[in-house]
Amino acid sequence: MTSLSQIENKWRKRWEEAKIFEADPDESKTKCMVTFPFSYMNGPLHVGHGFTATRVDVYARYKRMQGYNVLFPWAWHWTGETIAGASERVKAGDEILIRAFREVDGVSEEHLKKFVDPVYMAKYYTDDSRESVKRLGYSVDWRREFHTTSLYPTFSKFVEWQCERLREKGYIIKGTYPVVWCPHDQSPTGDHDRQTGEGVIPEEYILMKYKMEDGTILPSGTFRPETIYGITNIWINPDSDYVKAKVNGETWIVSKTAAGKLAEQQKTVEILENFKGKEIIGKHFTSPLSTRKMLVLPGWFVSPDNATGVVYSVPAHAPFDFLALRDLQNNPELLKDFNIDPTEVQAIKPISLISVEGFGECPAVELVDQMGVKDQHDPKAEEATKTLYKKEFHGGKLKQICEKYAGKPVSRIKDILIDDFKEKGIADSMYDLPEPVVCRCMTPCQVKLLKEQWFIKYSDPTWKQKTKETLAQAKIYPDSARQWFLNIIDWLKEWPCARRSGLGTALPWSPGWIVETLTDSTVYMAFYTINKHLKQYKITGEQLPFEVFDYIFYGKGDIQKISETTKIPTNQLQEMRNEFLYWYPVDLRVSAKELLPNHLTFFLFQHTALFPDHLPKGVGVNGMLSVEGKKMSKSKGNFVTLKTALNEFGADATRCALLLGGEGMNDPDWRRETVGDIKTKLNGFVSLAQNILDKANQPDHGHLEQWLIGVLQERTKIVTENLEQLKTRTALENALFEIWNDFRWYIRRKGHFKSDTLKSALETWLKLLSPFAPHICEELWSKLGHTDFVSLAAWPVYDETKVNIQAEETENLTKNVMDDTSNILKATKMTPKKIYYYAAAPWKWKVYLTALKKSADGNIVVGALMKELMSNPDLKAVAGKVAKFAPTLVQEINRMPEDMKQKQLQVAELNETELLETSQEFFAREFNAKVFSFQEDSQDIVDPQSKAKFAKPYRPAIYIE
RNA sequence: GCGGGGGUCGCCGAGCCAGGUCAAAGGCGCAGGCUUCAGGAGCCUGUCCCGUAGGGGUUCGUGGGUUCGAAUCCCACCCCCCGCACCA
Repeated sequence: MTSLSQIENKWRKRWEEAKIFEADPDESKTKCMVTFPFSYMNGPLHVGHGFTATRVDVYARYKRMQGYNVLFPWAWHWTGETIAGASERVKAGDEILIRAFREVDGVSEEHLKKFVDPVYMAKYYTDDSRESVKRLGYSVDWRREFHTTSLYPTFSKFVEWQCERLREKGYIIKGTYPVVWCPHDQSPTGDHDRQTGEGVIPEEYILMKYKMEDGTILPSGTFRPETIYGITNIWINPDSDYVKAKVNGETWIVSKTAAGKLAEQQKTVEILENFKGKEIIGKHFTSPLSTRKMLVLPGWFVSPDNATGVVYSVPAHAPFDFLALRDLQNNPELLKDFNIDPTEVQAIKPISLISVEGFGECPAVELVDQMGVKDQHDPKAEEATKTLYKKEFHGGKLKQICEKYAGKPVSRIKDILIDDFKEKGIADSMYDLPEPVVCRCMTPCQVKLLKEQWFIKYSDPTWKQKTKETLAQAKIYPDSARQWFLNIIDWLKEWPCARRSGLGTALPWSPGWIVETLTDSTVYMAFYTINKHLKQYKITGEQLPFEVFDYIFYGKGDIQKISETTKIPTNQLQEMRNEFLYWYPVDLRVSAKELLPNHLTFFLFQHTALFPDHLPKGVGVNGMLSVEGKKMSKSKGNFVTLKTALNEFGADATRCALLLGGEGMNDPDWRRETVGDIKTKLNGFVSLAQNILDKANQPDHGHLEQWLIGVLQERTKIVTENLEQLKTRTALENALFEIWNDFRWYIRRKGHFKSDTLKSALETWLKLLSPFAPHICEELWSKLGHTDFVSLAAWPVYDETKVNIQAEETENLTKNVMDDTSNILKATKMTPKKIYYYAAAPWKWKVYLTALKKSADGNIVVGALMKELMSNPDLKAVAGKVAKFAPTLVQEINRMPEDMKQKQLQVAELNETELLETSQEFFAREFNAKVFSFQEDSQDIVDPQSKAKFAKPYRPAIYIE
């Protein structure tokens, strides 16, 4: 007996030999290009990759069977710093990492030694993963395979072309950008590289330049620059270290730590003097917007590590400022050390500048009272600050005192105001971290302004708008992800698209920069269309100047000239152009939802910019696969590679288990035990099919055969509709379990396997199941005597004429009668000797159908119904009975769903009597009892307990003894 | 905090948008039975509680509301997952 794994190997080999997944342009067929985002080769593919990729493959196989010319290409991502970093760590002897390679990925010592070379590592995992992809039976055209980075020169050229064209369109710009920076590593510290401070991002403080009498500037950091109109004083922490420094040519006083930060932010900083804060307390200064003299006061709450360590006070609108001021006014002795005249402090009054609904002159004062905040050390002070900030920002309007900004809402005027102030030279800005960040190397991080950084301008409003149009014309599976895309498109800002280190393609115009990983993975699907030729004709990277790509993708340029300069024959150029035009755009791209906010959205943006005539047609998003209920991770020990899964369960079981895990954006879960169960189930399917193959040889075309063929039509419809929506789980559930149940019922009713209708039904079943479990379907298909592949068989088409509602309703009735009978037996705990069934009398059917018809125009009312019934002379003859019977139907029918009514109306009067008679044998077999059936009002009725009168259409009466 | 997706009878999950076919599909697991027995598999029954006649009771994160009627609609709250940027 052949084992499942032998079967899988056999068919994989046959597919490969027959090259059935190699797709070339064919004008007679509609094309369909499906893609899976290439995965990063710093480790083996795992079952999470398998989940998404299997969905792609199922769709590909389904479409192929529908007669589409399907292209499913594959590639590998090597770009970035992670592989290089891992390689470094192997070199450094990182035990944790090495153990993960050894134990989780199953890398042998011999290979592991060579992992000090990042390229070796990438190649190793690529080979390893390719094996898994093939074993899973994915219907990939391998002729188009490649990997990224400069190590694949033709692809590298493509990326250069992509960047160059983006830059021409003005979508790549140079700029400076604040990053969280580790001074030790001399590199940006991303979230995952942090010891503490995850999620912390640099915030921009506006520095308002207040002037002391000697011209020295006190740059005071704030998020609320409009409050400059309400300043009353400045706070300095008397005990902290401050410096006087030349900053960009001006003399500033800032905290000592702030001086260090400013130096990293594109400012020249030269320290002139060190001193404690108390030395400048008591001095006077002026606001650049007025001549009023104000005091520098002691504020112990001021942190020298936050922005400049210089804080200006707006007691009318900032609870902390009000509290600190009140403390000083109430405790004049605090001022003793500073040589300040207490009366001058007493005279300070809050200055109101924002009006906000629900508050009077000084919201901060009122709120502090309302909330009962005691002093500046009260934790409620922080809460009050936040509350007021929100209220004033969203609902506040500037008052008369704010001069030309008066009357404007705070939320709308803020950015304008900042620009104005900066332009006038009275404001500057700096970045700082709202919370401390410490790098993995234990070094505290700070903000650095990176200059000469290259960005993709995803912030561009026109580009955003066009990308939204791209999104609008694309199908999104599930459609609920659409809103998320829209939000991300709005939210996206400039994206740094080049890095200094790692593997990748050099930025063509700026040596020393390498194209970043999320940038070389946005439009590469276009490269699939031509890579077949590049390989076949051994075209090198040198032969691919930008003009070649311009010709292939845009049809631009003179083909003769290009051919001359590149030595690529014109026919080859022409072929590539045709191939691109044939396959593009991408019809479907699927990824897990974690990639939606970056990769998938970039994919839409860049196609919008570079391939506006070939916009993506479909994007699928699915959940994240967890393992045994937890997020998969190497360190948690629940990392399952595809190789492991394949070794244990084989391809078909792995595929089915993954798909049955979930669909939509729900997160499926991989449980070893469940996968095993599914493998068992598939074995069961094979033996059931084998049974049919062995026994189903007699022609038989009765009522039950019509029923089976009919329900298979419905299953076909459901599976097809769901696959169309990429609802792979529901589709598989129907293709496997529901159809199985149909077969079960049929075989049960027949009591044997002999009918050859089973064989033709099995044929349909195999087709519907083959996208999911292609190997076993292929095997059984051949056992049915086919010499072709089920993978290429024509997908079943729903045929309405084969649907037999009469047969369906009959079988439904049979099931109902059975259920009712068992229910009675269960309740009475009796063992039946004789069972009597009584079909409803013809006049009841008339009443029932009349009521049903009437309910088509809305709910029926008893009175109206009766009236109509009595107009029928037949019914009028039994008026008494009708009057009793009809009302019992009203509620039942009113609640019936529309499609059920429709079906029953279509069937009209079901011949229950005949059905019960022909099924007597079946019921007798099922219940192991003698079965009799009668019509309610027949002459020879045997009805010992007078049960017959309870009969209703679709609900025969029952008596059991 | 913001944005997206969720919370259903042991487990996985359908149903919810368009309220009554809903004690709520299907699968798995479990229990009993039948077949078979080389192993596996197949088939049937049961699986919230009660019930000697096809019935009744209590359920769909929590608390309210709308309705003749709510798993489904509205409001509030709680919990889980994903993303929040120089990182693949």
